[in-house]
Amino acid sequence: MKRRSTKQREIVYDALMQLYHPTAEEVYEYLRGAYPGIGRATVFRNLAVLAEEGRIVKLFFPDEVAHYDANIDGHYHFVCRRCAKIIDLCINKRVSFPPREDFVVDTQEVNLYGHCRECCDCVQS
Amino acid sequence: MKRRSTKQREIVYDALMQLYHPTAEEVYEYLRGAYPGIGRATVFRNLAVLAEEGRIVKLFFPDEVAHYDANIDGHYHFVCRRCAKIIDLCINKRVSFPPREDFVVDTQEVNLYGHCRECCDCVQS
DNA sequence: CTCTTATCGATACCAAATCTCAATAAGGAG
DNA sequence: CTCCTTATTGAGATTTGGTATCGATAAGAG
Repeated sequence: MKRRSTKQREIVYDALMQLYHPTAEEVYEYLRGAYPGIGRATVFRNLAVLAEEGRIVKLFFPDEVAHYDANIDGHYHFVCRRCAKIIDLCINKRVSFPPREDFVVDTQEVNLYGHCRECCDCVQS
Repeated sequence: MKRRSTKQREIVYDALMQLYHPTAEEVYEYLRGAYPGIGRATVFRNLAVLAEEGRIVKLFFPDEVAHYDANIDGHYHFVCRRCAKIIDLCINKRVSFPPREDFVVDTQEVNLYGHCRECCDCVQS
């Protein structure tokens, strides 16, 4: 199934560049201002497509809602347990890590994604 | 509000020790076998309580469903994008990291949790 | 034992995300 | 350019993980 380039897809991508770790719902609300005709499903669908293509990143935090990030450079995230604020942590610059000035960390979480042996063997991709 | 020790809470905790990164629903299904009277909400509530108490850990991955882990020692997770399998990565033992024998990693994700400056200032905890 | 109230179980409810489907439009072929 | 295939869209229904409500139950302090 060959992918087509659509106006809606680029609109969604552009919106993501203007917002800071928004949820799909936030992207939808943001876009409804400039493009009242856009559909909810379209926003959700295109965020999924963009993430699949690697143009954006889908993030998961304890608030049970997916967030999206147009910044695909490797970087870490800090999440405040109380106000749910998400802060980017640049790992390229030499900052103290964790940078205790801005927040206090109680837990760290490291997840790796990829393909396990069984799935590598049966799917060549 | 002082917490009470209940049979159901310990049953939920014991179930978690028998299962590998289960979802709340899986814990519920597992327990219904041995305890047909147990309620769905009770399982969800107790998983939340146990996580809040730090006896278990709540995990978030791209499948949009919360998983729970009775292993609270610091360890990382690998998640297969295709079959959604979750594999524990022990960081205490000296394994090659990432251990390419078992899977191929395409993305790493690091999240820190805690309290931001504003929330530290207004809540003393 | 008595009393307070945290917890329980059933069920209603909520919200994020997906699915359905007829209408639209991207983009290759001619 | 026009024609044709079909990926994509938008509206709305549906699914589903999780939470709120509420009367009944039971933990545990006195």
